[in-house]
Amino acid sequence: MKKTTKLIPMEVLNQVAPVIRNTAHPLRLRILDYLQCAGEPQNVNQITEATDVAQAFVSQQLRILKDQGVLTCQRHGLFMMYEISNPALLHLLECIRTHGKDCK
Amino acid sequence: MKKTTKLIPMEVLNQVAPVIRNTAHPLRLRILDYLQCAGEPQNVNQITEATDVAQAFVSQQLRILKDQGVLTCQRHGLFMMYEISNPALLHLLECIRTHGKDCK
DNA sequence: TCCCTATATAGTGATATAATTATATTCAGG
DNA sequence: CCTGAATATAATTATATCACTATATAGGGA
Repeated sequence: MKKTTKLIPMEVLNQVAPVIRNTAHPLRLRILDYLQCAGEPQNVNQITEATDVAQAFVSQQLRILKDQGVLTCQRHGLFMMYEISNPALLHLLECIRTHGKDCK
Repeated sequence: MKKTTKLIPMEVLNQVAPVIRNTAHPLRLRILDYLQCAGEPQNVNQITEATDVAQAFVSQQLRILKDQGVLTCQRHGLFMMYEISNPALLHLLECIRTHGKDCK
C-alpha cells in the first residue's frame, strides 16, 4: 500500500462510529428515510404513522437521533417538528439501497 | 408527503441494519478503510500493523466482518488474505468523510 | 382554570457488545 | 514428525442496548 495514502484518523472514527451505530437501527432508519422523502419537517404523529409502533417508542428513537445530532426539532404550537440536521447520515440509506446489489 | 414516494421496506431495514451496526465500530472501520486504500487483499499481519491493537483482537474483528458478509478471505500458504466483498459498506466511509462538513 | 391533544420520560428485565488475556489451531520447511 | 510463524478461538467481566409499559409534562382552547 502506498505510504502517501491517508487513512481516516482514529480520532475521527472514534467520534463518528457511535453516531452511525446508533442510527443503524431499523426504526431509526425508517424515520430517517421518511424525513428525507417528506422533504420538510414532520411532526411526531406523522412520523409515528410512518412506522407502526407506539408513539412512546418513536419519541425514544427521536431523542436518540437528536442526541446524536442527526435530527433537530422545533416546536410549532402543539406540534414538535423534526427534520434532518446532518445529511451525512443519508449515506446510510444509500448503503442500504445498494446493499446486496453490488458484488454479492 | 407524496403517497407515491416509496420508503425502504422494513424487511430490508431489519436485514441490513445489523450489518451496518456491526461495521460501525472504530477498529472495523479502520480495517475497511485500510483495505479500500490498499486496493488489494491484505494479510492479517498487514492489517494488524494498520491498527495498533493486538493480533487476537484484529482477528476477532475480521471474523465479525466476515460473518456480516463485508469481507471474504482466502488462504495463501501461511497467510490469510482478506478483501472487501461488499462495497456497499464503503458508503460508511463516505458518511464519515462528509460528517461534520455539511450542515453542522 | 380545566381538559384534551401532543409529546416526552422513567423504569424494567432480557439480551448483546466491548476489550482483554490466555490458549489453540494450522501450515510450511527442515 | 517437530518447530516456529501466522492466525483463530475461548473465556471472562463490565457495560450498553432493546423493546415495552406506565406515567408525566406541556400547550391551547373553552
